[in-house]
Amino acid sequence: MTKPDTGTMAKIAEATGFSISTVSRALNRPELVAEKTRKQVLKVADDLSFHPNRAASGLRSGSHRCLALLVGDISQPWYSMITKSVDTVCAEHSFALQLKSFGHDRAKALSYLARIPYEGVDGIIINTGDDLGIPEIRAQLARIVERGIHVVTIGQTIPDLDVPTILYDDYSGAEQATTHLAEAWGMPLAFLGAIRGSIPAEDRWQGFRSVVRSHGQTDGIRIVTDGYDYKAGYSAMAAHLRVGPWPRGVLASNDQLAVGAVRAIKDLGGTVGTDIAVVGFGDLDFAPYLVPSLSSVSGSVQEIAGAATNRLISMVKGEAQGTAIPPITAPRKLVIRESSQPPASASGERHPQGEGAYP
Amino acid sequence: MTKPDTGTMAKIAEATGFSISTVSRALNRPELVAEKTRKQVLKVADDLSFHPNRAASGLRSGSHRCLALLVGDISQPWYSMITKSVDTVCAEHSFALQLKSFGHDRAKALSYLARIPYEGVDGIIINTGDDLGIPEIRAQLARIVERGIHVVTIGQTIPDLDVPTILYDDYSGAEQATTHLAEAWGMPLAFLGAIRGSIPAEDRWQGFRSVVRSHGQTDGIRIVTDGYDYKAGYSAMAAHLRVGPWPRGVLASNDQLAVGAVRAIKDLGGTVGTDIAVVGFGDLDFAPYLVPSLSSVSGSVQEIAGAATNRLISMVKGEAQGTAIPPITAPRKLVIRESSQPPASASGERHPQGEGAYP
DNA sequence: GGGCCGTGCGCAGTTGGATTT
DNA sequence: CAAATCCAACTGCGCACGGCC
Repeated sequence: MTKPDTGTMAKIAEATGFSISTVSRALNRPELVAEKTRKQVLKVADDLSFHPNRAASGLRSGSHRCLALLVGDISQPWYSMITKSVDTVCAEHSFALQLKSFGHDRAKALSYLARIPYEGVDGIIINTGDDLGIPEIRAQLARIVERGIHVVTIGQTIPDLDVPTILYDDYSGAEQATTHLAEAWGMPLAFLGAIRGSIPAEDRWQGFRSVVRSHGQTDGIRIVTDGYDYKAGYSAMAAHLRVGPWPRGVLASNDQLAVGAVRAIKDLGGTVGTDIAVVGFGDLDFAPYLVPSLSSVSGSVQEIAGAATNRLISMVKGEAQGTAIPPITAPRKLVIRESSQPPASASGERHPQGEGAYP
Repeated sequence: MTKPDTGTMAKIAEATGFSISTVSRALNRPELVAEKTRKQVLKVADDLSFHPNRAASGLRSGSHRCLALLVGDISQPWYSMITKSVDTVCAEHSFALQLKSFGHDRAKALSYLARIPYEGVDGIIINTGDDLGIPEIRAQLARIVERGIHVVTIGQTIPDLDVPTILYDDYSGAEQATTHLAEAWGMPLAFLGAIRGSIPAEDRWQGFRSVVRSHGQTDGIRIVTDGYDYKAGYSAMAAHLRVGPWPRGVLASNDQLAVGAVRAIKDLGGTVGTDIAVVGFGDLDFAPYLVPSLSSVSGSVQEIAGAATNRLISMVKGEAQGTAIPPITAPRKLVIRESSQPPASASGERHPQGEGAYP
């Protein structure tokens, strides 16, 4: 119950003696109002610490100055970093931000999407590894776009739906990491990632595989995890090490999996950075501080979150259309740290300390 | 621009032949409408996949079924976990959630709070370590409460403002951890935490100090960090180790600081778990998987986030008042892992593996 | 007769009281 | 009279129109 006298335009009108509509114009379209009245209105508005009621103004104008962000799981570091950047840009443009985290649960995602048209939201940013191409999701998204709500995706395009997208060049990132592992550590190499269904993980796998193939092996080992977190990395890696051939190096499709893998290797008698290498993806804040510090494929979160948010806001404001925009692709760059430091015997043309080491 | 024909009540009215108000009542207050008409309305509503427009319904009724969550920094694991739980509970009650992350920037927090009354939000959950007791914040909060917007805080009470609060028993948690360190590792002990201004950190420091004092030392070492992240923990710990006396054990006021400290100790020639112990606070997901696995003071995030959110929602619905409620306090429990495993020489009554170890 | 301002309606619902059966 | 329904006012704001000097 947002109770009383919330400093409305009516109050300003009463206080100044002007009509409500004049107050409205003074605030929104200053050029239509006499300089003098405008100043007067602005002063009273300030005294009453007036801000327009979003619900009311949105009802009439259609724009609520509010975006929604749909993420796979806000508790995962990657999504929380994206969220921070999105929130920052929103605040700069005085847009509010609604958060919807669906915990990689398709039903929950669908339920969120179904409600979007009635939530008073001008646009939505979608960021998840889960496949958005399945028919139910596509249908909901189409409905949303049709209702005039703008959509931007981060990390994957949506087939048959013309929506701006910001991508990482994960294929190249995986290539860099795999080349590094192949040259410094040799074969065989393993890829640790979630089951099919994660789009970026699939790109990373493809990049990994292409390099492994070019080094003679057919495919490389694919270790399938049941999820994206530390535990999943630990379990899958440990299970593999108990029965399968030990790889010389492991490329994990995110840093949490990498951390779990490092621990599993240690528990089963291996030493990461000495007899086996591990490289993660994402280069989370903790990577330089782990023991051993974690090599990882980095990429600017701010860059892609900022690009997505700015794009969406300009679409909402009508400054840009969403039609036929080629996806923006942000670069990935390998950061080598202790967990994959080339062993003394191998090629030694690299600096011993990769950039991004602790200060 | 939420464009066209968004399945409105008017459409349902037209389709069924009833008036708009009857449709409204059929949806919101079924007991006032004939069973038959209700079913008819519900059916058409379903066919049109109707959901009420939040902005419009909130305008008149005052309740927008939307909460706001204000957190210190969404990119920190603790806050992102809280956010996930809050989001989950909101979804269960079909409340929307607005996120405001102020990056521990007081000005940004104030700006967010100033806008709250106009954002179409029924209530707000505040969770931050930053001090909410300063006059500017208090004034804004008072204004918010006065406007009929409900407030719940997590982690600290607000002086002179009667607002429900959910707390952790951090004092006890720090006592448990410090007792463990004192008994198994001996003196001196150090506390690693941010400068004064963080309320929970202050509680933890007090709990730490009381135990250290009871063990004869005056106060224990306080190592002050410049922030809450890995880097801050690393820098402060390294700086201290270079000049100060080496403690036998370190209690960090969160897990990120602990991770940074562990790395700093290693870089300066120490071995955590052998000649120095480290205990963190929060028991983040990664704690069992680190090398060494990290001892930490745990606490259920779901419990406190759920309690806060449910409480706020019941207040919004008018089912509960916010007056004179004693703070709910959730327990803290120490989980001992490798980073503070008692050295072989010391007391050996504990199981070698603390609970919460990897599976 | 062109800046400046007020009137009235609409947005999509909610709600109290009047009206019907 | 009670149950079921409808009318009209109302929420805060934006915009098209028209009136006034």
